[in-house]
Amino acid sequence: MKAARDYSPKIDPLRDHCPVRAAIDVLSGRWKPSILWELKAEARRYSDLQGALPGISAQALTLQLRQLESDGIVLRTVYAEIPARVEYSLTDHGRSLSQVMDELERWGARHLEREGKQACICR
Amino acid sequence: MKAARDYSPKIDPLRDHCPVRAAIDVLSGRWKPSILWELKAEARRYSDLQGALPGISAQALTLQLRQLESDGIVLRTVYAEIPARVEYSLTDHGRSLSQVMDELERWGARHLEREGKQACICR
DNA sequence: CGGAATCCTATTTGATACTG
DNA sequence: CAGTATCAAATAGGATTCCG
Repeated sequence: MKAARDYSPKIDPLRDHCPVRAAIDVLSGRWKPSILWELKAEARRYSDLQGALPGISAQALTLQLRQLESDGIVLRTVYAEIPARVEYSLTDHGRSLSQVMDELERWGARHLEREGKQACICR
Repeated sequence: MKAARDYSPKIDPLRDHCPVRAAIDVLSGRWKPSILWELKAEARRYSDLQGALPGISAQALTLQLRQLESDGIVLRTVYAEIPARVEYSLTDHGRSLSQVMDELERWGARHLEREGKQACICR
């Protein structure tokens, strides 16, 4: 596995000081809200996540998980079994995102409604 | 000026139904949080914004404003004067973002702190 | 003043195939 | 099972120049 810093965001002076952008950057990613949703209740295995996210490729899933890991949001636990088992769970820091996610969901639902689109739960 | 739909996000079935992603997509953009910050208190002219956002190019500013406009967040008002004057302000929908921004700012500040980075107000 | 047009680069995302 | 490697495509963002 590559080093965690290989998945850190690139340098950007604005992001390094703006809390709002810092938060958005953590959540920005094709599958990140869905992954966080899946991990909200309990730890999940790699293959669980792949099954729960129709259309995601192995590479995409790995990348998003590594980025979330590098941001301290998810914890990767490898069990020394054969075949290997790897579980992903939320860290305390990751769980602290739930309020933010709730606000985003509320506002986003209103936004979709304005556009005449049907809002449903992230899956 | 081009049509508003030219600045709409591309098709993505997941975004079209996930409120969280919808909200994030509206706020995702190199300068959007800063622009919203600038417009929070009062309407600003194009050149005001350019001056308030060091490093932004004319094209980038135009693009971000058009996207925010197409999302119903900002209102563009052209005054028939010579030379032309254009003001940008928040719509009601845009003002309704403030709670979300506050949550993002709170969480983002904690996140930056964890990383040993100094948080400051978006500018 | 407030942009638009063009060109270019960087980053993100996806598809496919392969492996300890 | 849980990835990695490689390639290709799409998207975002910036630089420069020009215009009504």
